Amino acid sequence: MIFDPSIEEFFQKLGQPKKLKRGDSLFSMGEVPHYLYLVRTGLLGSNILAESGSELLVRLFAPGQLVGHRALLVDEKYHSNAIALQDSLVLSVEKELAVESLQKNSKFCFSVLKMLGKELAFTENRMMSLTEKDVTARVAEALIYLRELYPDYKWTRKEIAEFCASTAPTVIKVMAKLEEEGYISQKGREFHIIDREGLLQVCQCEP
Amino acid sequence: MIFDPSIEEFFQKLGQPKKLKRGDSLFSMGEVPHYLYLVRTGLLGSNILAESGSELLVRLFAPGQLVGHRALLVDEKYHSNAIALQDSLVLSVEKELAVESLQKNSKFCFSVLKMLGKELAFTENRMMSLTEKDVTARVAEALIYLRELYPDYKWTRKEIAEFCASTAPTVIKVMAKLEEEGYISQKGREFHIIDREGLLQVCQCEP
DNA sequence: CGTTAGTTTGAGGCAGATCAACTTTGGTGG
DNA sequence: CCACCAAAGTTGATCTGCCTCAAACTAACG
Repeated sequence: MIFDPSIEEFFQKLGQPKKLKRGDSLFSMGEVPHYLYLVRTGLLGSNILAESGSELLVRLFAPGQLVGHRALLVDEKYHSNAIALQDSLVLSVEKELAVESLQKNSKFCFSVLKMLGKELAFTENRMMSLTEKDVTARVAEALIYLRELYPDYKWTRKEIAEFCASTAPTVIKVMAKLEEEGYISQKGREFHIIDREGLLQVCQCEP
Repeated sequence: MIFDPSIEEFFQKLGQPKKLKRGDSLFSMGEVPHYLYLVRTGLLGSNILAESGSELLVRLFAPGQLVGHRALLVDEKYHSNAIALQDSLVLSVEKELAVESLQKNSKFCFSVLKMLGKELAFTENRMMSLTEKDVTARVAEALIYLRELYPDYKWTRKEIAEFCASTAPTVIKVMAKLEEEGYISQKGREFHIIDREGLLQVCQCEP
């Protein structure tokens, strides 16, 4: 993820540090937003749970990423939960201060705008993948993305499943197939990407 | 859709009008963005086509909405097509001028930021719906949204299907069921929503 | 080592896609 | 105004990818 100097500077100056332990919640669905956050270290994830009970890992936040900006801008309650997947450090700035700064400081505002643009592009692409591609392609895509987003994190099959809108058993079966075909290797709960190029082919939905 | 005075003013002052006939393309996948657009009248849609051949109606643009801002901000090529679903009028501003204005005019920038935030929220909700809900719920949701977005437009079953990531035959079957249950009425190619409340219930994925 | 959380496997079922044939609609030109 | 035709809608039969469920296994951690 690309760090934006102007956003970093803003939080450096005005942000209050907040430590989160793995599993801690930053905010929950339905709450009213009071802060804008920036991830410093660690990893957060935002998920929505459907009426059916199944969860979807909507977005992941690595260091350098803003959290809570959408709800803050739209002036609505949070529609997803944000939890720490790892021990993390975030900086927080009060909503009023953040909004005020965005309105006054056009350089800062433009930086946030660009970041939001990237997220929208990413989300639209994901929507496309999730709706049009088969599980194999979705899992392959997820493996590459998740591995590269956070190389050291031990992704569980369930998390991978929630990210690609599938289920743990299915992810396991697909990963077994991908291993057999030489794209990845698995030892214990870890997995490694052996043939990134090949996997990318798989993402394009082979016949 | 909410019109933002500051965005309207900007395009009022600097925008070049451009007329589109139904079916005309505003831009296509892979092209380099040169303009920022604002829809004045009519209706545009952006779609992505998968390798499999199936299309997804990613987003719809009614009057007051910006088009092309994402690709412009992210500085990438378009990843979707934008076509006029109806005869439309859009205002265009050159990319450089738009970017410059965003960087200088923080009020304008903040307006665009808010609009982008809304779109991101909308897209995330849609991603959720498309991946977690069954066809019936998705069609019900699509009917409400599409009807309210543009009450006079004669949506085809195929367009509805592309919007809710399904197929025409399935949409037809679901609509027949919804009619039978008294939620909607159909005469010829038109449909009307009779029981909006009931339909909303259906969206929440009844058992 | 015991306990819990995560993983693996196989059997079975079903929602919804696909396909193809048929009908209706509505716009167009003779 | 009617006949025509392309585009859109409709229907039923069939098929399949993936989910579901449940049971057994394995890793990791105190």
